[in-house]
Amino acid sequence: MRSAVPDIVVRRLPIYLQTLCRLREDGVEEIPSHALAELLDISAARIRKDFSHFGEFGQQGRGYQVGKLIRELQHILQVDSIWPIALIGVGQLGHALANYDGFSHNGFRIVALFDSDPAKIGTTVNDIPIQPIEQLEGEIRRRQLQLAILALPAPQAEIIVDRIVMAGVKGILNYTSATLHARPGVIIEHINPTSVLQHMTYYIERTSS
Amino acid sequence: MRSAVPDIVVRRLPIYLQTLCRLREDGVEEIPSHALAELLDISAARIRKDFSHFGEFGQQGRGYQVGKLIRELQHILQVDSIWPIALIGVGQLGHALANYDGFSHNGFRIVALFDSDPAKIGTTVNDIPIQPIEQLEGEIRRRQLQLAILALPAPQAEIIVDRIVMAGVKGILNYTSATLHARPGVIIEHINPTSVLQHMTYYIERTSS
DNA sequence: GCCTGTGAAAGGATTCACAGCG
DNA sequence: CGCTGTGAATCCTTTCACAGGC
Repeated sequence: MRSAVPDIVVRRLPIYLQTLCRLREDGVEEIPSHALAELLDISAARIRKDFSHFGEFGQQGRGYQVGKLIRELQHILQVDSIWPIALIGVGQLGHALANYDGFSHNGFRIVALFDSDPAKIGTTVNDIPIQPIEQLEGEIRRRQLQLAILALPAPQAEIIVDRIVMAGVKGILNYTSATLHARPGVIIEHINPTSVLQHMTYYIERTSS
Repeated sequence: MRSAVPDIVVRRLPIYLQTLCRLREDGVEEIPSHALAELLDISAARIRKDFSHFGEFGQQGRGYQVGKLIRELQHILQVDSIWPIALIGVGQLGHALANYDGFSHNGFRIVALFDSDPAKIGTTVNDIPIQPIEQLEGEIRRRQLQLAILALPAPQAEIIVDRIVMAGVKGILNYTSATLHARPGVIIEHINPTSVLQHMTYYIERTSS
């Protein structure tokens, strides 16, 4: 990664941010590191050290102001304005993602849908029209989309990555089972329920069946 | 975690396993650590050291036999037979998961669906009937289900965790936005697209809105 | 020769523990 | 007094580099 801040720290920031947003909704205005630590099952020192990479956000004797810390984290993560996203592949998972309302309050909005099935073209999901896959590059360029979510069949994934990276996409969230290889300057992340389940079963003592 | 093997190593095993399965499908029978390393963008030494926690699976001068290594990893991860899973919450995401065919070849099968919406009870998804949430504990006990996937509204998640843990569930895959707190002997993992996207945007240079 | 498995070395991350501030 | 921010110490992970086997 291209920063002085360790990537493992950056990966924790979204957790902090989302937890703080929930606290704010509950009316919490101030919180010390040890209380946040307990909520998240990690150590208070880690939280303080994580934040210290970016500045001094707390106040001695009191803790952190929730609202201020949220704004700092949103700024650091660059989610203080909305990122428009292209969603490629509108099957069942794509439908669920297009309708997911967790994006909108966290800095993202799916603004364009693409699918290769002619029967779907022109229909809408969550008021967003599904466009033919042929229009992918044109639309990404026109709207300057930098993020894309892949929810299409795995065999098509690598080719689509080539196309969208050419068109300017810099971050790709991969829901397919394909292992995509990195391109310089492009971040690819994989969401894979099988891996998570297989990690869990390592620790579970089988009782039967 | 309760083992001598570092958890970070365990987390990589599913990636190795799934990659090896793909290689086997492509007809690859043998692979040296450096080739696997290149596919996965990690170092060959790490792969060898990871495997070395569990035994000696390779052969000098040749590498690893793909089929043998797959069986070893399946055994280590306990996915050499099928884990039945309860899926709780059959909205759009739940539908997508119930129909997802990536589970079946990797050690898992969703065998029971639950929802609190009376209109859905009795209908089936992928030939699995949706049952009322009241039957949750009974069905988990009867079928001795040890894994559950949560795909329901976040506010209900914590209560459901209590109930399914009481009924014997040992591993929970949490698709809700709720931060669930740990119970002794129960593994809870969170899949959260917002966190992944927010991690990506940290690294992307914004060119425009 | 090629490749694994592994001690030893290097590099990171987390925790400790406390100075210093409100 | 309570809490942050942080150097120092500890702990953990990765890489190096090579002995030994095929």
